[in-house]
Amino acid sequence: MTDEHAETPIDDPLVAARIEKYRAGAERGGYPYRFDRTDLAAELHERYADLEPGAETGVEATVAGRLMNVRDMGRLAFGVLQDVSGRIQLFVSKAVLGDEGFADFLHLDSGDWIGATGEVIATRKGELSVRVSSVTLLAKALRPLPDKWHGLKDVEARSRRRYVDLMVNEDSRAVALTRARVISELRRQFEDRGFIEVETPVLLSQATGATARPFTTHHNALDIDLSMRIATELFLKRLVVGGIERVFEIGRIFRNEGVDSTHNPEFTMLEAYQAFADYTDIMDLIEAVFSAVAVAATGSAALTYQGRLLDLTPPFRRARLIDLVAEAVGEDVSMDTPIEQLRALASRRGVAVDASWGSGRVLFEMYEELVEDGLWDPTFVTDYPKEVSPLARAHRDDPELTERFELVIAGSEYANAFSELNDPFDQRKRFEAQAAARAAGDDEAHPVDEDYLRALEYGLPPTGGLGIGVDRLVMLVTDRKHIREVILFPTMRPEQ
RNA sequence: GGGCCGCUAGCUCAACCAGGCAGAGCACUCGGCUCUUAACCGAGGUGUUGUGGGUUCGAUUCCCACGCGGCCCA
Repeated sequence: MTDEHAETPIDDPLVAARIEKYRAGAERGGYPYRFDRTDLAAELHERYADLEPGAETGVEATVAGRLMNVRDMGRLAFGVLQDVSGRIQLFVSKAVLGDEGFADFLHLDSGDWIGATGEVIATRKGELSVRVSSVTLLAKALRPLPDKWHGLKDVEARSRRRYVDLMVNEDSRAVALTRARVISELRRQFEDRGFIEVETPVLLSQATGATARPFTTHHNALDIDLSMRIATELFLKRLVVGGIERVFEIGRIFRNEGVDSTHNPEFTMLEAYQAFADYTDIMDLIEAVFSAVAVAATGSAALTYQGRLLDLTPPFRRARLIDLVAEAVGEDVSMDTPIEQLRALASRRGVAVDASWGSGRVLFEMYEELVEDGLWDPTFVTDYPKEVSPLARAHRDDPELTERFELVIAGSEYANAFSELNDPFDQRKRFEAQAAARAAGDDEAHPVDEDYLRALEYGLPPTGGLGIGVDRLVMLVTDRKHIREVILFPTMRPEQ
């Protein structure tokens, strides 16, 4: 065949036959550049829900979509047309279309994009249909659809060829649409509260604001190495310094780390900062936002996740991290517990501790190892040790702790928030402690951000801030247990 | 990074354990059928068995390496 189609697998007889039809169509006048549709499938189903079997409406409709299936009865055929809203049956009869028109319809292949016009009717069996009087082939599908019953199941193929997954697996379409609803609702929740949406840089000379390894790249014209952001935190707080008192960003974050059921190297985070608020205000805010998102996505704040009831109706449980650890180990612990005693307790419970860690880090690790997995109902885990919270403000009642919380649902973290550290002197000390950890070999410790310190020196008002993992939130409301199911094109090694 | 598992027709899967002509359903082609809903009935061809090597008279099957993916662990 010609070089023009060298990349298509014309050795495959299924494809070769379709290419022939494609060329015949091209020679017969080509394919349209646009098409006027009057109705979506779902709109017709809604409007004519009560049509009696055999009823004729006298109303003409023009629909368009992908032809998914044809059932040929001889002088009558039924087609299934799928558009973005759903499916509608095409009632195709030789009596209406004539011999040639009917033959042309049967000449179509499943997968083709078509437009069809005709009267809206209900068949004798009661199926709402368009009784087709004219058909237009809008675009030819050269490749066959997967099995009409089993669809495309292979996880790798579904991820790599999401377009095929979307056309044949209704679940995948539903997740994609729900994700859009979640993000839309998140945006609405924050906008309605007066938050201003901004965009901050992805390319940075130094990635800060979280404990993570960045991707690095190079800017040729400037001849400088750049990192991709691992958080938006410090830029958003600079904007609060600048006077944007309520600010948020929904943006892609990049972390150069492994891929597993809850981690993709690029993922979506929402961060928001509210001047004059503390972390208890942020808890109230998160409760309202999470329940609203659940309702927007599923119709109810009470969900089923992985077969188990999960109620996101406020208020959520609030529990101090230290109290949860004490409960788990069966004895009182606090920041005053001697470090040797904490280490002994940790190792007795199988929690590995590093000699360089202080009490705060040991308690934090014990929480992560012994407590977090077991928290099913939404829980604000509060008052994290200062040692593991370099950007959170010291707790007003205990200088060894911070006013920080994480929201844990079904054993995983969904949000991280604090009363923001706004004291430039304290912030510098925290950065220096991080720098020391970095020097000691912790390459995920935060670097010192001098410009951020300079911003704090102009004055950050008392501020509450939060970060929400959007992908995980979508997983929660769509009942998916793998992040790749909620990311349309998850990160994968190249094929071949 | 480690362990285990998978990769066979366009899709969903057999055959592999114990080596002997690579199969089924859907899709596709042809024929039949004016009310189907995964339509049905009859007939027909599906192929670099992920890639490369080894053992063997003979490899989808056994062995090795590699690639891609999955699950679990770190």
